[in-house]
Amino acid sequence: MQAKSDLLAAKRQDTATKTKDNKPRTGQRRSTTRMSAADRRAQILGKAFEFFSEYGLTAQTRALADACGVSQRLLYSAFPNKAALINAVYESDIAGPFKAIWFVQLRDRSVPLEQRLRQFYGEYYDTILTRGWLRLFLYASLAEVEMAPTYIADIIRDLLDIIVEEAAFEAGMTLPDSPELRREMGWVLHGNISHLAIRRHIYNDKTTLPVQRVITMHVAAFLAGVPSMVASID
Amino acid sequence: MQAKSDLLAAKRQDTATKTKDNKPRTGQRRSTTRMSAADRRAQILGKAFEFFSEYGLTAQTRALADACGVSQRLLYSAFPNKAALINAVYESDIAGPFKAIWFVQLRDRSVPLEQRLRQFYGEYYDTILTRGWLRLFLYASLAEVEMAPTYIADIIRDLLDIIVEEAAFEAGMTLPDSPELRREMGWVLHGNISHLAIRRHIYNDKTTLPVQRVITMHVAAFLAGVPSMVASID
DNA sequence: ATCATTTATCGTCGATTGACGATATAGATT
DNA sequence: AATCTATATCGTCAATCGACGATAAATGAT
Repeated sequence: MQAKSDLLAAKRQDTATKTKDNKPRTGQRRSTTRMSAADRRAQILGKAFEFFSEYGLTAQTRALADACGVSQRLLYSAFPNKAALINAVYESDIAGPFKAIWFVQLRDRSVPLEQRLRQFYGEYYDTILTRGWLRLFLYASLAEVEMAPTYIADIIRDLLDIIVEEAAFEAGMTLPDSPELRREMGWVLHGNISHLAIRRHIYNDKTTLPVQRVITMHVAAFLAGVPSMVASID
Repeated sequence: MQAKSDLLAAKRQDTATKTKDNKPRTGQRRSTTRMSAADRRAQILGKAFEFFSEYGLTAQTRALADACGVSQRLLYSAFPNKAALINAVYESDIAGPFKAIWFVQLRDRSVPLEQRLRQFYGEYYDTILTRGWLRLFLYASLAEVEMAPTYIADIIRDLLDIIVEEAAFEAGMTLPDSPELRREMGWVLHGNISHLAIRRHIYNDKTTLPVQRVITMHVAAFLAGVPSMVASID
């Protein structure tokens, strides 16, 4: 029951800004590659995602700068402040990677639904529900940075609606009128896959079962459960 | 996409340790109630749970001391350091509240399984999966304080085994030999209830559906899905 | 080559951090 | 009421924080 280094961290490794006898040295500068403003911004953004997802949104800008191999001051040439940097990370790395084509594929009734769902969640798990994505998402949610409500409202809402509609069609069932209730049914599958990812990546579950096999089981359980769900509602 | 105050926080409200002209005042002490060492320790422990679950494990000891109404120095009379305090919180507030009687009730075959599961998860959701519990659990997991693996290995493991065994008995099915596979089946229900709590408490989902109703749906879906899960495994 | 412009670092500021030595005082015991 | 001791607070330290003004140097245009 102890953190790996201290308690969280992301402390600097004390790079050579000081000499051995701990006196600041004068005049001597680190040699650096010069990049265009846009390139540097992109590089920092990429590192920032890895960095904040690993150490949390409270991690220090100095340590991020070290990870980028640039001075801390330079971060403030690319972004006005720390909060703006974090917002940029959300846009590009949280909401960004979701593929619109998934919506189309999920609705393609020429393919059996079970296969569509297995395919989708296999890709979703590998592409979106990565360790880094989840960590950043959770750090932000805990900090009450409104990442999760936005993501859910913008993207997951539509996803749930599609899944439930397809499942009801396949089962030949009539869905409840309430959109909330319908989406809650969709969460039976989506929530389980999400929680699987949380277990593996965040809780550090050591289960060796291949993910695709587990996903297959979840999809089967969901599809078999749809009629009972509808019945349990009344 | 912005935190409520700053980025996380738990900053001090600047209590009156300094006079208006910002000079430290001398000789004057805050009036306090004196408590026995054990009582004070217990009081700090209680506040520390609320406090760290709200602001994270990186929140400051000064702010915690303010919340307790004592000086920051006093925390270090009750606990040797911050990490020891956090460990004490885990023991008393994360692992502590799980009730051993739940295991007994879950195995009571004189009650229909569906009812046992609804009953158990209703109580589990209200007692364990609270906002505070979840927040602390997640903060700790993200900080790689080994809270989740310990909790899962010590408690949830047994819970999953019981649930799956009871479900298989009710369905008259033979379970797979692999313990990992059996537990993964149990996660289909347990993970969904856990994720429901994460959605409501952490992601701040505004769905108004009563929790007990949703739990009922999850239990129904799980029980209906058991045969398909077993079938999907081969 | 000279110079202008952009890209970079240095060095520092004021506010916080966890930790703890020095010291005051409430409350029990006598 | 004098004394003692456990229970408090004060005040400070060294290390970090986010932020930014001052300044150096790499690059491209002429």
